[in-house]
Amino acid sequence: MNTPERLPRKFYARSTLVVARELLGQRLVRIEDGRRYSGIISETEAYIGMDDLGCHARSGRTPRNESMWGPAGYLYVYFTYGMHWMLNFVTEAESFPAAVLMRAIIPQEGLAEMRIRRKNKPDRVLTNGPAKLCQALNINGKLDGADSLNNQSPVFIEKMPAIEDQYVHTSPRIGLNTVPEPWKNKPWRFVYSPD
DNA sequence: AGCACGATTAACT
DNA sequence: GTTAATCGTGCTC
Repeated sequence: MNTPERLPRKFYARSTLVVARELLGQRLVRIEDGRRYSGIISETEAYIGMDDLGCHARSGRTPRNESMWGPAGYLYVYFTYGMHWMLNFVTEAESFPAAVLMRAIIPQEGLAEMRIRRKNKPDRVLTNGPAKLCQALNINGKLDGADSLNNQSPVFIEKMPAIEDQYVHTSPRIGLNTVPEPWKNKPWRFVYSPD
C-alpha cells in the first residue's frame, strides 16, 4: 500500500472557503515518538482576514495571532478559555491573515493512546470538538508557527479521496457569541456527514 | 493596573 | 436547557 502524499502548499494557498471545504475527508496526522495518530477531518471553519470580525486578525497583528500572517500550510495554534488549544492551518497568500480551524476528526490511527489522553471518555466524543482533538493528538502552543510541509513536521495533512457535495453541509461558525453581523452568521463552517 | 471575555468543555438540572 | 472552570489577551483607565 502506497504512503499517501501530503497536500501541497498550493492547496492551502487558495481561497480559505475552498480550502476549508476541501479539507473535509483529508487525513490529519500527528507524529510523536515515531508513532502516528490520525483522523479524517470532518468539521472545519474558515477565518478570513482583518475585515472578518470573527477572526483573531480583526485586532491587527499581535504576538498571539502572528502565525496567521505566515505562509500557507503553516500551523496557527492558540490558547483560549484558560485551558484549551485550537489547531488551524494557515491559508491564502503570505501576509494575508487567514486560516482554517480543525473542529473535528474521525479517529483512524492511535485510538488507544487517544482514549488515555481523553480520560477514557466514550469513543464518540474522543475528537468531536476543536479542543478535544488537540487533547487527543497532544497538540499545543509548541507547534504554533511550524511549517506542516517541512519533512520533519510532527503535524500535517495527507491527501485522501475528495468528499462529494452530497455529504457536506455548511452552517454559521460556532461560538461567535459577541461577533456582529454579518460575520456572526456567515456560513463558513463545513461539516462532513458520512452515510 | 484592572477588567471583561473568549473560534470550549464537562457536568450539571 | 444552564453554568463553572481557568488564564492569556486586548482594551480602557
